[in-house]
This record gives sequence, structure tokens and C-alpha cells, in this order.
Amino acid sequence: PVEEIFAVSDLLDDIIGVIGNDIKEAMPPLPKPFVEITEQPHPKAIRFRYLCEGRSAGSIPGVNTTADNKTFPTIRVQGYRGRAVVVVSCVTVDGPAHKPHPHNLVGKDCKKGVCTVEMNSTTMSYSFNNLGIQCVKKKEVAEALKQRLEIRVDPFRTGFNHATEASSIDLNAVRLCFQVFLEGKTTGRFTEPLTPVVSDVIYDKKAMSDLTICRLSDCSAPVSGGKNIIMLCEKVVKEDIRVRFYEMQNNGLVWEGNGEFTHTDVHKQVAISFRTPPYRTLDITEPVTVFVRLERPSDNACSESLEFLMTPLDTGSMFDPRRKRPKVGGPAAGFTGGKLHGTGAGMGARQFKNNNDVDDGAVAGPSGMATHGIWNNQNMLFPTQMPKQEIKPEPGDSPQHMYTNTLPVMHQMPHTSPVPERSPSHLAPSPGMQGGPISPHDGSITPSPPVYTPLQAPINQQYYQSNMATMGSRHQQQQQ
Amino acid sequence: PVEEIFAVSDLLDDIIGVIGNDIKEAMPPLPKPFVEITEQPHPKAIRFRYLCEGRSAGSIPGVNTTADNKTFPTIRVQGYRGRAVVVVSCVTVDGPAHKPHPHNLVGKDCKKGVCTVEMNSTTMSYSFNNLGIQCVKKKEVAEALKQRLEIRVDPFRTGFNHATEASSIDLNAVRLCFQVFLEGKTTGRFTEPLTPVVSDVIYDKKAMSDLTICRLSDCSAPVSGGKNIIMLCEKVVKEDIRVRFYEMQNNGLVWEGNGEFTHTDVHKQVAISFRTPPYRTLDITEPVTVFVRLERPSDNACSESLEFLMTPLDTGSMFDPRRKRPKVGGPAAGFTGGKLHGTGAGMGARQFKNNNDVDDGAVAGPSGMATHGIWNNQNMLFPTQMPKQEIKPEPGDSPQHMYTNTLPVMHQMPHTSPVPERSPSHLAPSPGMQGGPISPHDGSITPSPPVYTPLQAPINQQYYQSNMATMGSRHQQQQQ
DNA sequence: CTGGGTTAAACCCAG
DNA sequence: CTGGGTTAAACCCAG
Repeated sequence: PVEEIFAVSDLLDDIIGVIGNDIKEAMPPLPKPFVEITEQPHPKAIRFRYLCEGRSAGSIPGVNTTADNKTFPTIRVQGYRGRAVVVVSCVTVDGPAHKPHPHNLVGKDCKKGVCTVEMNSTTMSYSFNNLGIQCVKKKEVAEALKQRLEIRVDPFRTGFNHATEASSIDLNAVRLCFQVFLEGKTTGRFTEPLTPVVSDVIYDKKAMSDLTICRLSDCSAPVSGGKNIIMLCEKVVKEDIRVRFYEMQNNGLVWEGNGEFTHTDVHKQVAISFRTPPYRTLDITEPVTVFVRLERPSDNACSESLEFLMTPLDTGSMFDPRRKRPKVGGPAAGFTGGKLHGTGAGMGARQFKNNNDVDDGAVAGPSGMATHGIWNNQNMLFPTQMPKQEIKPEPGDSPQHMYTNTLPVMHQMPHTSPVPERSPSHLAPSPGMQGGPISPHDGSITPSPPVYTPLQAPINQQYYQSNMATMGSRHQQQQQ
Repeated sequence: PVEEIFAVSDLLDDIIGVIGNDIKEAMPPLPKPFVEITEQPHPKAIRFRYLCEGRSAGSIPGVNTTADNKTFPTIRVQGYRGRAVVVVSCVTVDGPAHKPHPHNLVGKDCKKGVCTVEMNSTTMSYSFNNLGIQCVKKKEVAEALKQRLEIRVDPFRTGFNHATEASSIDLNAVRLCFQVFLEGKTTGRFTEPLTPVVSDVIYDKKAMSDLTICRLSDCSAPVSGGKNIIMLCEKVVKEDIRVRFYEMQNNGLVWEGNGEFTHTDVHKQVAISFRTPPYRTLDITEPVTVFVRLERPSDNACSESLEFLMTPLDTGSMFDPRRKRPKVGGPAAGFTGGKLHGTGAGMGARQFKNNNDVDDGAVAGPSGMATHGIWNNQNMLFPTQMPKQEIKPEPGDSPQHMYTNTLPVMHQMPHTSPVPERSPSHLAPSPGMQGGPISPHDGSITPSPPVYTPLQAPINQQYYQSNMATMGSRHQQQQQ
């Protein structure tokens, strides 16, 4: 059949390279060129900007960016050296057939919402240092997709039927899709498409609010429970939020309880007024350190944990709730605030800001200490690692498309980008699926996301232990 | 000269009535007809609705509306009996030359943003029971005003130059302008305009947020000050808000102090984390009841006041801040919560919700009581009186236009409303200006707003006393 | 200019 | 349908 195709002659000039590859490949098992993402985009570093905001939309940094080492989304072509062009566009989060996403890429090399650059033909790598996301409003989704259709950027050939149902498209998250086209036989014509690859999800920073405790009116309460506390937090959904107290011993959960409140106790989505749960026993003589955190039942997301002191009752107080306990001494006497509940090295340890000096003046609160609020400086919490840990992997993340060439398509440099040669057949993403001659990702250095098990709400000691074994130092991190 | 005008014949048919009035008036000093507002619109009962919200915009109630006696904005014509037509439109707040306001009136008898009805010709009164305000967005201000121009509704003949500077128009507040046209010589032609009158200001309920304390994490603190408290409140501006504590004795201010916080302690505009001020003396043996309220320095607005307990230190605590005071007894022992600081009859007294039963369990807070938060049910606070008390009168409120007829203008029933016969000469609104033959409001029953002196931040005892004498029971109410 | 808080405009849920 | 909370879209301030 190859001979037959060759016989068709001129009409297929542009695709002969592709066919040629097929032939070569049939002979010796040479690796086929493929695209890999060597630096993922940061999942929630930038805000999507509307056109009407009339300003640069910023640049998506790389996931490993730091203050003194800025990185950017980067791709590399493996198994090929020579001229190549990359077309980057936004696609929807859900795969494997990611649809064109109406949001536009804007920046240096962007036109009509897509970015087109020629790669460095020796390093075969490209770092996108000026890629911003300009969001379109719901009413303009159709229009935006129409333009994408016109420039024929539809990496997975899904078509544009979704243009008519704007509400079905998540406008707060996109993936970048990288389509690489290699130079074919004709100089300056980039006729050989590689299988498109998509990045991890990029969320609109504005829309993605983490579960974050900003401040507590008090960080101690008597073991009897029922103490009223106000927590200031980032935006939460009043029907889907929990204030969980828990106690760990030797990495095992030994007690848990929920702050008591109803959805009417959630103030404007950013504050919760709740009562402390009773501790597992009233019979303590020294304060016990437990933890508090916010939890979102729907997806088991949680905030970081803050230390919280359960303080003992004295005998008298059992009979007279108003009687004051004597001064709390012992190990807690030097306590100046909660700290981050985390055992992992490299975690930004969170200390309560010590503003104890003035607080309560000469009359301490019930616990005798640390009854003041504490601001949360989120930047200090997740120095560099946060983003990766916050993103829950999904089936469909970074699908590893097969490099198969069956339907050649012509491509030219300008902003008319061909669709891939056929609807790619996707491998079901499986962590175990590595090696074998058909996978282009053998030996790839693409930092694929670790396979996180989202942290479930702790239920019992076993759970916690095994979970901690899996999650290591991240068990208290938010799962997105 | 009158004869000359008559000689002009047909062209002036429509205005002969007007001229005729002038003649009659020159002989016996008969009262001239005028319009009065017998029920003002409620200043902040409804939300302005956008066209895109695709729904009724509701009906503006009257200021005296209650659950079982609904009222509506009502006008009456004095000094005339017969057919008359009223055109109601929105005008800007600032007078005396109120400009056409781009917002539209919508409802039963509304077309093109204005309401036109014929009055009851025997009661000479009309109650507007279906008047909603449909707001236009900033971008459509010009368009909306163009339409108003087309239907020639410009009660004070200000013209429409403001249409080009949308930002100069306050879109969160309007006044209703009532233009009455009496039937002239020709049946069914309403050719005789009366001087237009404007209502009090109507604010968009959405935009108008009162200073309101929703909850306190604690409503007591030691006299030494410095106790950290979180207050949940309605939206505030972080640079323009104060948490003021003060103490009254015999209607005199004997102490005041501010909660200590910076603008970074204001959380998302709806919560304030502050430290209590030190009381005027540490030398007390029983808790002292003081008040807390929110204050807005820019306009001296304030929330209602909540009771707050300053609790004594015991001697020991002077030397050891952690030492616990003994149980607080005496008069405060039965205290279950703050209550509204108000002496006025008819004020909804505000009691703290008593959720003391569980709070703090066996270990009470420093005050030994009432350390829990309290929700504010605003509806209970101002049963019926709120609105009037909250609106600060402005020069230009309900201007009393002279009824002078010099330049007759033709008017016909349809939605083409003539401008008044000339730019009305306004009396400087002066409370003392009553009586005398030129004021149409002699003996008027129009409930004009009381002349409030906005409450200044209390500064000394004298101020407070004199102020309270003036303000009566309203001294703790918010001034808008 | 940027990051990011706030207002204005839409949308939409619960009674 | 309504009242009114919430999201999406604009706007704009401070560093």
C-alpha cells in the first residue's frame, strides 16, 4: 500500500515525510519524535484577565518557579532535531478529547488567542515566558470559539459543538495544548504534526480559593467544649465546610470532633462562628495540644492545621461553670501560640504570631495564654511547593498520546494550524504503563504529577497512619 | 398685555387657562394649586434591578409602610379639583436643579422609564403602588438619557449634558419627580403644569449597607484593655471605620476609647479583629457596662450600640497577667448579654441572644459571662422607624418651588411631558420659612423630614448632652 | 505597569 | 414570582 500512496505523487508531496517515517519505523524500531512538557505551568499563579481590563494578562510561571529562579512552561521535542513550530492554545480540562477552550492566550507571540513560535532547532526546547490567559465572558464564548474555528486550532478534532452551550464550559480552568509541527521536505513548511500534549490544569487564581484559616478569636478552649470562637477564613461555601478538631499521637489519630455551627453561623462566606467540641475526656490536668483545620466534605479538601489547646477544668468548675481555674502552669506555660501541624521536612512551619504581650492585659483568658487571633500569611505557608501539592490529579492529566501517523495533514507556518492526523487514540493513563516500544514517554523526564491519594477526612487511627505513610509530609496539605 | 396675548388667538389656545389663572390671581389672593407628597417613598426598601435581571423590579413602598399596613408613595394636589395627569420620573439627588436620572421607572403605568397616570379627580390624590426602579448600567447611561430626551421629560429643564459623563451620576440613588398637569380649557388636554416636586432620596438597597454589628466573639473585657476580639459586621470600608467604646452616665459621656486595629485587621470588609481599649480606671470592683458601636468617621454614621462589660482586675493580676480573677459576682452575675443602648420609646430594644447555657462550658471567660458571639437580626432592630431616621436631610430635599406662571407651555396626555413653564426659582430650604402668601406649603401635611443634626462622634459630656436633647431617642441611630 | 481588592452587573437559589 | 446571596465582569488602588 505504501507504493500506491507514493504513486499518487504530487498531491501528497507535503506528507511524504510522514509516510517516510512510517516506513522507516517499520524497519528498525527507531524512537519516534514526541513532545514532552519539561516544566508544567503553575496551576494557580495568575488571574485570568478580561479583555476589558485592558492590560497585560501577566505570564504564566512554571510550577517550579521561585523568587530567584523564575521558570516558565517549557516543552521539548524528543527524537528529532531540526526546525519545528509550536502552536499553543487553551483546551478544556476534561480529556482525553480536550476541546478548544474559548479563553485566549495573549502575549508576545500570540495572535488570535493562540501562541505560535519556532523552537530552537538545536536544543529542541522552548520556554514560554510570556503567555497570559485572557478570559472571555460567558456571552462571548461562542464568538471566541468561532475565531478558533477560523484559524483551525482544534488539537483533538473535537469540533466546536460546545460553542453553543457556554455554560458547559468551565471558564475558571484551562489546560495548555502544545502542538508541534516539524519541518517537512520543503524548507519553511512545517508539515509534520506531532501528537499534541496538554499541560496540567491551570486555574484562575481569582476563582480558586484555598481553604485557609486567617485568624481565630481564640486558640484554646476548655475540654468541656461549647466555647464560642470566631474564625476568619478565605471564602468558603457555608453548606460545605467543617471545622475539624483532632489529636494525633505517634502519627495516629486519637481523637476528633467538629466545631458546632450551622450555615447561618457562616458570615458572608469568610467567617465562621462555632462552638468547640468537647474533648474526649474531661480528665486532664495539663493542657493538651490538638489541631484545628477547615475541611470541605465535598472533595475532602482541607486547610493546613493549627495548634489548639484543650485546657483542663478544675474540680470546682465542674460544679460552678463560672469559677475560674487557677493559673495554668507546666509545659504549656511557655506556650506562645499554635504552630503548623506538619512533620515533613521542607514544609514552611507555621508559628502563631506572638502578640501575647498585650493580649488580655493582666487578665488572661481561660487557657491562660494565646487567646488572641492570629493572621495567616499564606505566602509563608507554601514557600515553593504548594502548587503541585494542591492539584489533584485527574484521569486525563497529561495523556500520553500514541504517535501514530495515518492521515497526513498539511501544515504551514502561519496561524493556520492543522489538526492532528487523526483523532488520537489515548492510552488509559496508568502509572504502571511505562516501557514497551509503543510509548513515546519511555525514559521521559517529564515531571508527571505524583499519584496523590486525596486525603480523606480522618476517620480512625489506621486511616491516618496509612495515609500519612503514603502522603508523607503532605498529609496536612490541601487537596484540590 | 393680556389683551395682546389673547389676540394671538388659536396658537395659544392651550395656554389660556394658565393666563386666565394669572388674571384671576391678580384680583383675589386665591391659593394656587400645588403638589404635595403625602407619603414619601421608602429610602432603602428595594433593590434597583437591572434590565438583564429580567424580572419585576418590585414596588417602592411608602416610608411609613408596615407589615399590616402597606403604604406607597403618594401625592396630592392642593387648591384644585378636576382632571389631572401625573408624570413620574427619576431625577438626580442633587438639587435644586435635579437632572433627569438615567434609571427607569418600571411597573404598571410605566413606559419608556416614566410613569404616567391620571389622578382621581375628586380626591386629587394618587398612590403609586407599582413603581419599580430599573437601573441602567454605566455603559448605558447615555442611551437611557437619550430616550428621556426623546420623550421630553426634563422636569427642571437642566438639559442632558450630563449624559456624556456617566461617572458623574450617582447610580445608587435617585429621587422621584412628580410633574402634575391639570386639564386646561380643552377636555382631555392637560396643558397646565404645576411646579414639579421631588421626593426624598431613594437609595439602592443593595448599595446602601448600614453600619451593623452582627456578632462579637466576646462582649466583655478586662479594664486593662488589650483583649483581642473579633467583630463580624456588614460591609465596612477598612480605612473609614472605627470601633468605639463609650460609657454614659445620666445621659452624659463619661468615657470613650477606640478598639485598636489597623486596616489589615479588617477581614474582607466584613470582620474586624481589634483589641479593647483600656478603661478610664483600673480601679473598679464590679463590672461596668459600657457600649460599643461602629462609627464611620467620614460621615459620622454609626451602628446601634451594644452593651459591653468592662471587668475588674483583681489585685493579684496586677502582678501576674496570667493569674485568674475570682468569679465575678454581684450585679453582673445575672447578666446574659448586652442590650441596645437606646432610651427612645418605640425603639426595638436589642437583647443579646442568650446562648450562655453552653458557652465556655465549665470555664467561663474572663468576665465570667456572655463571652459568646451574638447575631444581629437587623429586622428586629428597626421595626418601622428605621428609614426616616437613617436618612440625613440635604439642602434641596423636597424643595418648595414657587408656583409662578409666566411662560405657558402646551401639554398633551401622551408620554411627551412638557417642561415646567420656566426654570423654577427655588426657595432656599429653611425650616423657619413657613407662612406668607408665597409658600404653597402653608399648612401642608407633607411629612417633611425632621431637621436632624448629624450625630458627631461624642467628644465630651456637653456635646453628648446637648446632642441628646436635640436628637431625642435617636442619638444612637445611624446617620446616613 | 502589576497584584489583587472592590464595585457593578448578572445570575440564581430558597421560600 | 420575590428577596437577597453569590458569581462573573469591570474597575481601580497601592506598591
